[in-house]
Amino acid sequence: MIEPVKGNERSAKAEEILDVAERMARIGGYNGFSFREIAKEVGIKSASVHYHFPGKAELGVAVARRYTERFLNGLGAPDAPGAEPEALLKRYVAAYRSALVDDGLMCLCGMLGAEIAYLPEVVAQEAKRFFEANIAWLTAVLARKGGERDVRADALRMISTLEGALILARSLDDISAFDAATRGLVTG
Amino acid sequence: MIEPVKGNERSAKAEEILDVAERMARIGGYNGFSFREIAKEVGIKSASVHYHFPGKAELGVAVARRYTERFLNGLGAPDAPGAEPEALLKRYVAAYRSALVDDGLMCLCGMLGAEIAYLPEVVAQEAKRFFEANIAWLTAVLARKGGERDVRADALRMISTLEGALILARSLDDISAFDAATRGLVTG
DNA sequence: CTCCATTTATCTAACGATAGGTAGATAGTT
DNA sequence: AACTATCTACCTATCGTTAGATAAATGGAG
Repeated sequence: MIEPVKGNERSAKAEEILDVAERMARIGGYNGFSFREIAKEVGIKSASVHYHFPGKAELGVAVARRYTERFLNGLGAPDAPGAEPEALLKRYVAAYRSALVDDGLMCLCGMLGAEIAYLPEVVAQEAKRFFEANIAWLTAVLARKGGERDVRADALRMISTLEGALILARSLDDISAFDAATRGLVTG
Repeated sequence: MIEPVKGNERSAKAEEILDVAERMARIGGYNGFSFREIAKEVGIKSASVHYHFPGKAELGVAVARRYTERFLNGLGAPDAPGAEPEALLKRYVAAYRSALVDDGLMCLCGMLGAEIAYLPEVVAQEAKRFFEANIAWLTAVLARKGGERDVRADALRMISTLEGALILARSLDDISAFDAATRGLVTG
């Protein structure tokens, strides 16, 4: 095979599995994906999915970790010298909007967060880590803006509003509800 | 039997079933409750649950409808003459906080809203109706406050922030995160 | 008031489908 | 020879759902 060797990478098939599992989880939550359905979609048998990810909890953890990593990478460093704090915050809001408009899906960790009390602990921890990383990124950006605001409270409010706006807009089947709910989040 | 005749009421057993189903759904979503688990908890067999609610979708609809009705009743009329708009808004925030602190549970329709694309259509419609009713109530209250604000946008922002704050606080296992995220929602 | 039909609420028992998971065989690659 | 990635074939558990029996309560008719 012509597999370019690159450190501790995952195989192409494993990434495919994560792709499918992520999409299913962002529609139906932790019970919304199954080994059999994933297997059918990637063209292997369910037993072979267990080869790549031994159990459902491990698969859930892998999906959440990759999601968080990708999300943070998309944001960039909160103290990037070239980027204005306000531009970074706008990018943050746009990331959520992209989940809704481009993907047509919930935020994975918003979904997992809703059913947090139902999840295997290792998976719940990953959802928690997503939010903690988001808080850290936002507080770093907000701190650069200065002022005497409570940056942690502002960060929590932003995340809450964005996650809730995804739920609301999808429930109402109205993208403009997301925009209305999040209007003024950055500049206000 | 000494059943007090009272119009189109549900039987005590049916209410018990709804109680259990609601709690389970507020933990694990639509897949978080099953006829067998409900039956076990109320002390009957799963086939008997089907006597009260023919199918899972109908049970889901009944749970959501009762939840919405109870929620709105707890708020009172948005144009109640004795109640100040700001007091009503504070009551609205307190209703969400009570779900978190008193019940230790998600908002049922926030949960269903997250997995809206996964639900039977009749159930999805009930989740949508919950949010529409919330928007109507909030816009009515906000309109009384006057000013030249976009009351619908304000209503959407409030609901989004509250639903998201539930998810966030539960994920972080930190009630104070709810308070921080929702601080200034009313007076701000 | 008694008899009988109906309704109410439950049960047992099963159906087919799907869930997560495992053991062991099989090729192909290294 | 060992490793990688897949397979077949199966396990137990649970899912929503249904058929049909049962017992108790209810409500008119004679």
